[in-house]
Amino acid sequence: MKIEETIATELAELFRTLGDTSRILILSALTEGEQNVSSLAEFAQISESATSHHLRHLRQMRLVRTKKMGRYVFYSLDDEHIAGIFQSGLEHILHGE
Amino acid sequence: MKIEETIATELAELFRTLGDTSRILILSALTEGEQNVSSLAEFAQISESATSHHLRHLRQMRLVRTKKMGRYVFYSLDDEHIAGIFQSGLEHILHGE
DNA sequence: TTAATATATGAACATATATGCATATATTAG
DNA sequence: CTAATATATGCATATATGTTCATATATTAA
Repeated sequence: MKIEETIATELAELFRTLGDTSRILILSALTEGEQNVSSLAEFAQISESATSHHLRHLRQMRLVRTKKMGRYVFYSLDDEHIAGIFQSGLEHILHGE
Repeated sequence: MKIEETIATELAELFRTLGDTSRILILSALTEGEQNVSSLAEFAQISESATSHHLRHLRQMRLVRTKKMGRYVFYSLDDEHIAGIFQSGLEHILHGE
C-alpha cells in the first residue's frame, strides 16, 4: 500500500512522537492505568518539568488524555491503538538477533 | 505491560527510524515489492544521496535488506512486522478527527 | 489570608538528525 | 582501455528536539 505524502507526514510525526525513550516509558506506565505527573516522572526517571513537556507533546498527538482531580492531573492512554503499535514494535525488536 | 529501560530505548530507536517522511515513503514503496535506489529516490522525491543515507539507516535497523544485481542494488522489506506497524499507525491517524 | 504543592510553560542551550556536496567504489558500455 | 552509470560515504551545516531553569498558574493546607 503506497501511501501519499500527506499521510506519510502524519505517520512520521506519530512515530517521531514515539521515538523517545522517556515518552515510551511514560506510555508503557500508562498501559497499567492512569497516573499523575509526578508518578510518571518518577517511573521515567526524569524531572517533572521534562515529564510535563513530554505529556504536552503526547496530548497534542492525541496519545494521552487528562482528568484533573484537585491539584493533580491524571493522564491515561487516549485510544486502544497505542498498545497495538507497541506490540508490533516489540515483535520486530524481539524477532531479530 | 510496563517495559524496562533497555527495551524502551530500543523501541524508541525503532520508532525514531520510522519518524521521517522520506523513510516512510521509501518503506511504503517497498511494500509493493523490491526497488532500486533511483526508483525509491524518485518516489520519495529526494536526492539519490539522501535516499542512500536513509537506506543505510533502514538497513542498520534491519528494516530493509538488499540484493545486488549488476550495478543496481534492490531493496526490500526485511520482515513482515513492518506492515503491521504501519497499519497500527494508520489506524491511530484515521481514527481521530 | 499566606505557604506549600502540583502542574504548565517559555526561553536558552546542547545534542541529534537530515541533507547537500564532494568524492569513492563498483559495474557495464563503447 | 576510458566513459558513463548506480550506489555509498564522510564531512559540513542547518534545523529539530530534549532538557534545564526560571517562572506562572491553580489548588489545597494552615
